[in-house]
Amino acid sequence: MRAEASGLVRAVARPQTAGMRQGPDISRIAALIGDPTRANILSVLLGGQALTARELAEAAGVSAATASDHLKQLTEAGLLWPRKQGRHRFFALADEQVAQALETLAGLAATRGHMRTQPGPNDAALREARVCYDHMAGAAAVRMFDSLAGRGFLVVSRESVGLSAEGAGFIAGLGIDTTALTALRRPMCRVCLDWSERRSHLAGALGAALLVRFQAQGWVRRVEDSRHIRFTPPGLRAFSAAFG
Amino acid sequence: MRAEASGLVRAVARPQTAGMRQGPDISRIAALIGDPTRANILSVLLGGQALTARELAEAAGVSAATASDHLKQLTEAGLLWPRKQGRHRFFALADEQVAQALETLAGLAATRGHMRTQPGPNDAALREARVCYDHMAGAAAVRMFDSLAGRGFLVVSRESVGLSAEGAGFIAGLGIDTTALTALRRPMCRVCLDWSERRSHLAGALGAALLVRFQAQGWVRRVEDSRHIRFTPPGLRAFSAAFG
DNA sequence: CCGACGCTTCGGCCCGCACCGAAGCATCCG
DNA sequence: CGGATGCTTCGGTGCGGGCCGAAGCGTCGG
Repeated sequence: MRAEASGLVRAVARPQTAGMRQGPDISRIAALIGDPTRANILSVLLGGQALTARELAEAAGVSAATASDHLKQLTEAGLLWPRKQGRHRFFALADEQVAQALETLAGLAATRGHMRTQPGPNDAALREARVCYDHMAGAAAVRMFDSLAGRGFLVVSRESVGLSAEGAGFIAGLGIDTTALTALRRPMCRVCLDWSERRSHLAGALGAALLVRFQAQGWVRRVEDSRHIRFTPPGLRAFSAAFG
Repeated sequence: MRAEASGLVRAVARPQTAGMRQGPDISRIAALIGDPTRANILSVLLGGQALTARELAEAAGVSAATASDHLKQLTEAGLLWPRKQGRHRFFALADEQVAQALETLAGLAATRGHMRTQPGPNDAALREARVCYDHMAGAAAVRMFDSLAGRGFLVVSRESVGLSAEGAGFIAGLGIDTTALTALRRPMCRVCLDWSERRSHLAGALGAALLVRFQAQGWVRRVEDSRHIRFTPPGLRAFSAAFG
């Protein structure tokens, strides 16, 4: 092969990848989540509760000083929302987007086989029903989503979800004030990717309202210090009847 | 009493928080993405192209040794999909889920502050059509591959590609004896990664037979002392009709 | 067969940062 | 008002890991 042709091939083969100093910086956020202690803190907060610095320190297994340092970093990065109350300081995830990113990473880790522990009975319970920030996740949540979508109550497009008129009526029948939900600043319906089921479940204001309603009616109960959601026997029957 | 670095030991020491230590390990994946060099590599690969280790090293601004180390880690974690071809080794994102996670993180980072972007490709003469070993490469070859795959003539899995029954009929209609190809020792269909397009095109016995057929029918002509392939005007029309 | 090229491995350097104890603020309580 | 409690800040320490040059394979080209 001649020199010219060879050189031309090389020129083609070399992509111009220099000068990439713009765009979202994923490494800063990912590095924050990448520390095991901070990841534990975020995982605990994924349960949706606001916890104090000391509680998070104990949950993560580090000293108060170390936890405080981590919480400062996470807060300054905009991942946490601190609320000072008396001499306590409560921390929660900043918003739903943070929770969604964490769930997405969890899904990615799950399919690559990066698990913290061997799958056991507790893990199976987590897969069935758990809290994802402020709404329900797991197999039951996916069943609910599919049921709502299958009956036309949810209008699912590629990336967005909306509540149909019939859906609004159905939700109202469950005892949820849908007009009040529209008054909130957050979107009514959002999809969240379930890490265990690898399918969509319902998030947003409606997803949160449903979980609150389920708890208020005694359909479900949250397990202490865990993301587990346990169905009561009558609650499971009612849930299955509503979303079977 | 200094706490052990292992999260597992800590979980044992504080059983009250054991419930949190289940599910996927977010921190492993996030820590991988959290390194700026690795994040740059992943961001470049988010463009969809498969790039060599050297190209990724240049893009990330590190030595080949450093890039190789990072690529090894990302590959072992299941985030990248390496393809050995000749003395090159091409890396691409493992699957769509990885891309989705990166996009989610990018979105999170964007709403929190920091920005960055990635560059566009480069244009050259040989991009349209050229010889790759014994088959055709370039944009035209990629169009042909996509056309065959889109009509179900080629059954494409991740690492292998096969000719469907309908595909065999279509190929026979082009004047190629498919039964003779199966008698050859070399595999009928193989995927080859396109230099310029960074996407798959058809190699193997069928890829070679197609190029021979195109030349025999006067659709294309090879340029002397070059890898360039020039379409004749009627040849281009016929090719577009067959694989448009 | 030899040289060029692409990539990986190896050894060593060194910076970053997670971690802690103790001290420093803030807040609530008796 | 002390004294207890919750949280943060401050030095200091140690480890992990990112980085490179050089050497070690494998592949391609002549």
